[in-house]
Amino acid sequence: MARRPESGKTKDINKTKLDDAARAGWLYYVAGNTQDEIASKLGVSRQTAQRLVSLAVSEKLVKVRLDHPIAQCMDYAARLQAAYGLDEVEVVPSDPGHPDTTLGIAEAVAARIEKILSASDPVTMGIGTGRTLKAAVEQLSFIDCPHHFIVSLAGNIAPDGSAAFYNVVFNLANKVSAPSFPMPLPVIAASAGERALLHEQAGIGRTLALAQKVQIAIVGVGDLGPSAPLYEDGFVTLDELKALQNVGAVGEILGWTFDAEGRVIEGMINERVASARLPDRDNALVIAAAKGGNKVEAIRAALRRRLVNGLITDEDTARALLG
Amino acid sequence: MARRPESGKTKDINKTKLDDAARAGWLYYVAGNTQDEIASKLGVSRQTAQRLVSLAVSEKLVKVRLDHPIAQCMDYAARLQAAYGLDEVEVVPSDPGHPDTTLGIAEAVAARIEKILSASDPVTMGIGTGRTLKAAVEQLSFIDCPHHFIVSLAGNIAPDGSAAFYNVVFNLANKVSAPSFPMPLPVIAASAGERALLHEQAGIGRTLALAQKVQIAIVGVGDLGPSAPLYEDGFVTLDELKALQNVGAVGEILGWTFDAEGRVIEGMINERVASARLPDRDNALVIAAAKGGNKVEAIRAALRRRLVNGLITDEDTARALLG
DNA sequence: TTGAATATTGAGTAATTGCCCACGCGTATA
DNA sequence: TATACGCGTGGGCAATTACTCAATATTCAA
Repeated sequence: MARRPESGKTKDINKTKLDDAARAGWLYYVAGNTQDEIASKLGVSRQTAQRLVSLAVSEKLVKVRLDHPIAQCMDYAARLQAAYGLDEVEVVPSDPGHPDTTLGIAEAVAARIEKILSASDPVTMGIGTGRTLKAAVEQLSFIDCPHHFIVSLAGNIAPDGSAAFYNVVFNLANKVSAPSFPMPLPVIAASAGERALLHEQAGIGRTLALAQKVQIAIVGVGDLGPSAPLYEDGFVTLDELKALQNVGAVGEILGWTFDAEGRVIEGMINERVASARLPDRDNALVIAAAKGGNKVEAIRAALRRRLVNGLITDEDTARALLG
Repeated sequence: MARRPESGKTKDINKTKLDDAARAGWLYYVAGNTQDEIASKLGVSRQTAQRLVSLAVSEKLVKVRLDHPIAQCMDYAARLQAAYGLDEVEVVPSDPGHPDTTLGIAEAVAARIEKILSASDPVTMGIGTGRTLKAAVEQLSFIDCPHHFIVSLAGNIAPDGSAAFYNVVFNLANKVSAPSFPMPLPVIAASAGERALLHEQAGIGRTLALAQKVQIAIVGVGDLGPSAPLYEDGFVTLDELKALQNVGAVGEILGWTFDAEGRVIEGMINERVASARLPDRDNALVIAAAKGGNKVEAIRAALRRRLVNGLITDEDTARALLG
């Protein structure tokens, strides 16, 4: 059986090259050299130096963080926290017109995760799936924290049987040396019966049990509009999506769909959602990470009913949630 | 009443400005906008946008991190360079638990030598002896550079009369087609008188004279602990080693022993060391190549007194030198 | 209110960077 | 062995960014 060739790039970047890239990136961003200076220090041409710097960026070796309380963001955060009785809110700046749906959120989530994992006392951290969290994990730096536990709260098998593209826990485990518990399940099982069967598996049971003990969880929020992630990724059919919309579902967290009041939809695909239940918000901090106009309704619903008690979003979304 | 002339500038940066700077910095570094785009988004001129970004940097609102082992090395290198006023420092990654005492260093030294020899202007390069340099030369590729001169700074005859195992210049000459000047002497002569006699030989005199003119030298550093290379290789007896230890000698370069302050020991075996003197650090670059816990004290001593003005070492050793 | 000192701004310009393209070296293939 | 292919490289140029300078705005004290 032929392995599918690595998506897209054929170039195998060997270690030496990445080393040089890191070196160039350091000289450029940390030491403030010009690319000409880097070139002479590394003994390469300026163009090559430029490529190395660029490689360091594209390989995500350089991480830029900006920790400054921007008054506007702080204001939104405080008002959101008050309005919805949240335990924790972070609002990052918006870049009007930028197409990236995770820009800023991913960095903030990464910083939050690093903060969680830097605790000296053991923590059990739950994590969902989705584009936002995947992007966040890419921003993470390597952390050694074997005393923590990381548990996936949602299945991560795509409908075609492959590990889903958004297998966040797997990517996380590559960055963080902590015991991690993936959930090798589809997000939505074929039937309620199949879900029961799957959940009885030994490995899954352990993960699910651990999922109920998480102290901090970070989850994405999916909308149920025409380009709902559940639909786009093939977890539900178009008919199922329309049916959900018809009963008033506006969003989902970990696959659990809910209406505009944040009430979890009875029956329908929720009978087949294989994910763990949302951790208890009285004992755990459940942070939703999401932004974007199409998600506003879903986020608002989740906040209203306190499906989550923490939020990381951007200015535009914050404004919409408050308006 | 004159206002105290603020050293630099009297910048009174109010909060709004820092906010804008943070926002500009965010849009620039995180969102990847150009300064033109930032200008239009923030409603200011391009120059102002540039100033805001620059302010965000100078106020350290943006924090750049590099996630790569190399980054740590670069950091150590910069700190060592500052701490000891060195002209050149390279720190290579450590491989914890690896027994090889030259791993990484040898490769780095080889690369440095190749860089020296790739210069188009003629260079006189000095070289010491020892395991580290021997391993480095083994890493060298063949180079044709007849316009350079290579001169041995230390004797390379073993106590038993054979060419010492670490006859670096000999091995170097096999790789590099440049005029080379070995020093067919023991590292330590039998007596001060014998040293004088040996140094009067025509061939030796020429090599010694050339040794004083080297522009770049690479030397090893030996410790004087129980397994001091000078003792293990039979250049000094156990009694002589103990005597050296008793007067506080902690290391040696080219056979010249020195104490923890880097002061060259008076008398004792230094009266019989047949090596060239260390090149003048005001006019030449003298790079020490060494790593390992047992050498830390020796290296630190050499750096303190500026016996060398360049260093190639590894992370662990760098950390120890800084700690 | 005025004047002086200081800060801020925009224009112009130099420096730096990003990117495209053609070349050359090495490797795989017929 | 000859040929094609791919990858990396450096040249050149356009875009972007950094800096200098003079003009303008602002602040503070008399």
